[in-house]
Amino acid sequence: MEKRTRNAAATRQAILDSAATAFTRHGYDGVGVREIAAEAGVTAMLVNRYFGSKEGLFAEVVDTVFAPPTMVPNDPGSSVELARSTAEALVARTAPGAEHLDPFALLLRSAANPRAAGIMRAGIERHVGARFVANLDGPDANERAELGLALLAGVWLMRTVIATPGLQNAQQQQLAERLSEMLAVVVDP
Amino acid sequence: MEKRTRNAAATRQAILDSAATAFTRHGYDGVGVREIAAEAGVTAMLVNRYFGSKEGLFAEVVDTVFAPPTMVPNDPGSSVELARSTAEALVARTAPGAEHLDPFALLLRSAANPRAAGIMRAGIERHVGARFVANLDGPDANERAELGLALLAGVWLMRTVIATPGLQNAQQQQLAERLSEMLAVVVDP
DNA sequence: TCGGTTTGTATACGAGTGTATACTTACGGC
DNA sequence: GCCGTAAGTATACACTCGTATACAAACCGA
Repeated sequence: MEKRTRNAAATRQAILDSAATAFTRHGYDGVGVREIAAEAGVTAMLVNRYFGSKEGLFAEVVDTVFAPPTMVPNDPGSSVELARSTAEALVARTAPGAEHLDPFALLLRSAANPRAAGIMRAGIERHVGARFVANLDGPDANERAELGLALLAGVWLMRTVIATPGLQNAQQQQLAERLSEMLAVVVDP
Repeated sequence: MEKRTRNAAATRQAILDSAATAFTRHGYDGVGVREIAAEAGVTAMLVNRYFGSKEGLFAEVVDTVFAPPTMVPNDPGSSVELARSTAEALVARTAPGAEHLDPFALLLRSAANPRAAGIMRAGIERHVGARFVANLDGPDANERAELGLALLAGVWLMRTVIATPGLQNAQQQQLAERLSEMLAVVVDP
């Protein structure tokens, strides 16, 4: 229990950080505001003061989690390279022992709650869709981008949340290779 | 409120049916035992009498939902045909207005709860994995099967739960075609 | 130094959770 | 017809949840 100096901006950020990790790890319904607040070193009611409600806090978390370029490499180069590097990044980040602080985790673990799902749909549309599409040429870029995203989300689900043995024990390099082959179908038209 | 005749087997089944739809629609944490029991026309405590606990009930639901051959066609014929028919079936069943009573729904909407996820992992291993693998030739059948399953699950997530606009508005036939192309990578080695 | 505004806390409320205990009621074999 | 057993209900307990209300204290300009 540090002697917290009064600082609205810092406190707000602390709550936001705590919420991001908590929501990502346990899903929208999996954490309470008391838990989030305690991790930030404050009381539950400050959450409501700064974010209006739990839903308001979640919306802001979605914005911050989906905004950064975590899922799409910054300079993909060729489209084949885009598929390859994306596949490798995903495989590496979903390795058995790794800590998963991903947009995917937030997506999958909060999808059960309809209101949370709605908030996330808006966030995905705003951030990820546009970013991914920007790297694709050819017709139906939007549809193809989301198809690729769907593949990544599904693999994420199987490897980390469900921890299905086949994908869990697969050779990483071989898995990445096959994954990039599948991605190539939509990335390289 | 029908005058329910005393019948243990029928009541048990009614609870199981009610639970299957409820868990599928709202996820493990999204429904209470009172709700499930009411839909079956009984009291919450009968759930515990027949299934021990909410978790026990969920485990049995997982078994019944994942067991039938809903995701893999019965007689796939050639492997190309397997990819094509699987893709078309998924696309059709995830069409915007359709009612989604799928293993995928159960999977995704209950994945947030770690205990529920554990129960489902066991169910998937027992039922789906084996079934899907049986239709695949070549090396790494297990890994490839789960990779295909991951793609299906991801598309399911994007099209139904999140209702992402790109996949929501896509031409069904074109979408199925692209999906089966991606599936072919793992189905046809 | 004073006083108002901002930052934070304490307490409590009402609703909802899973389930344990104790009770009532209907059925089927004698 | 009787009665033990099985089927189902009622009540209550011990939580947890999100949040509204009321209060205390630190900061800062005057």
